[in-house]
Amino acid sequence: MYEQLINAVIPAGSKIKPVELQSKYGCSTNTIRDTLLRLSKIGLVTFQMQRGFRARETSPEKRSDIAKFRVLMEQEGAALSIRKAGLDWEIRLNTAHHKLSHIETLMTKHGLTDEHLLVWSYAEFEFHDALISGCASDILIETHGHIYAQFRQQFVAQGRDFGANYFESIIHEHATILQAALARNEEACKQAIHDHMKRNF
Amino acid sequence: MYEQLINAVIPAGSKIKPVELQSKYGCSTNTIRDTLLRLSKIGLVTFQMQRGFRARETSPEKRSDIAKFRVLMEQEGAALSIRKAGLDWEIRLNTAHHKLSHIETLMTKHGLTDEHLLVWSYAEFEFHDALISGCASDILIETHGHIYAQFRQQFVAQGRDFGANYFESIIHEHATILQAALARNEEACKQAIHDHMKRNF
DNA sequence: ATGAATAAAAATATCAAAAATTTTTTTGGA
DNA sequence: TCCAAAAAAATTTTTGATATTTTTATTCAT
Repeated sequence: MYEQLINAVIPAGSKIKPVELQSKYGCSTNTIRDTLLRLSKIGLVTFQMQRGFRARETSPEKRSDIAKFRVLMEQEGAALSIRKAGLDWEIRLNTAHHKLSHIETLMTKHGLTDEHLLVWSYAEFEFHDALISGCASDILIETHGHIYAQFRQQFVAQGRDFGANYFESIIHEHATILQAALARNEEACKQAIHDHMKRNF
Repeated sequence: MYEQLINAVIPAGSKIKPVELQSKYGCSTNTIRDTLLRLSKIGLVTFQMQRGFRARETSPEKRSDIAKFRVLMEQEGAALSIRKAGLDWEIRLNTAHHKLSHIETLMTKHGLTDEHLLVWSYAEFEFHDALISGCASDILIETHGHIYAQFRQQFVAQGRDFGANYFESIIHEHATILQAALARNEEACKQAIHDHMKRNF
């Protein structure tokens, strides 16, 4: 149920009525409610006492807000990792980047299917997650996870069209972040993170 | 129900079994579950699929983590407010501080009852919330709210004893933050926030 | 004794329906 | 026509029961 709903596409800002989803997912309204409450933790849906759930609204401002907050999280997480983390972190980061890089290369060669996009999305999260994984702050990592999910949500809600050279740029940006991180260059890494996200401001 | 449970004191790290709370609060297990799911959004309880709820653990590391994250949120929020916010913000901040200040003065004169402490806690939140309220980032404000709640939780779980001069220091620190904020001095304000929290690192 | 396999107990998740609340529609008077 | 009160409809919350899963306890062979 959770897995089904977390990938469900629901018009931004619209009301989510458990009764309507009941038939679609073949379960009771209560189970829907339960699941929606859990999704509200991540911030994918909003919840108000006595007046149910809504899909998060989207707007240029919201997207900008989320993007900036992501930068804040990742800059701090990366900086802390660069300062504190050891070899394990480097290995994990490298691995994640390698995986991501591979998928991105595939995507530029072949077309962009929805399935590819989903796989890429996971890989991209793993990379950014790895980047901050050495920060030794559970809360920072958890919060980043939430904001990343919201970012993705806004992203797909926008129905954004990925230009031909979109992934070309992304690939380069990820590489820049990786290099700065492994070089333990805090400022360069922060800058790279900022540049990576600035198109969403 | 929500109001009851959010102020409930539960041993840190211990399992929370809906069946046991049922008799205590006089409602069904499902209502307890529902409420706990909502509390897990704030981060006051943790939830794992198929294995229920737990009160957040406490440890010096956890406390330190939370305190540092709070600093990150408040420094960023205050800095943005100083840069962007207008007169409304100044008024709100001033009002909140006045209120807080009044309560703090009372508390140093008279003893520290539990009731006073609760009132103070609300007022302190309002002040810190006002401080960042001009940042124009809903997510930052929301996240700060969560982390503040967790901070309080760790605080009471610790059963901390407030030394005689504890509030004396706090009063001064709040005043310093207020001054720097109103003077639109970003660096001084960040420093003051750091100093205010550093005893919890 | 040890440890895997099984059985019993406990806890969690789901369900369908009742109760409470909010929202929408209808009605009647200015 | 407009507004407020009342009624109806729809939605959310709670409940008690049932099904599923996890945890604990017991058995049995090594």
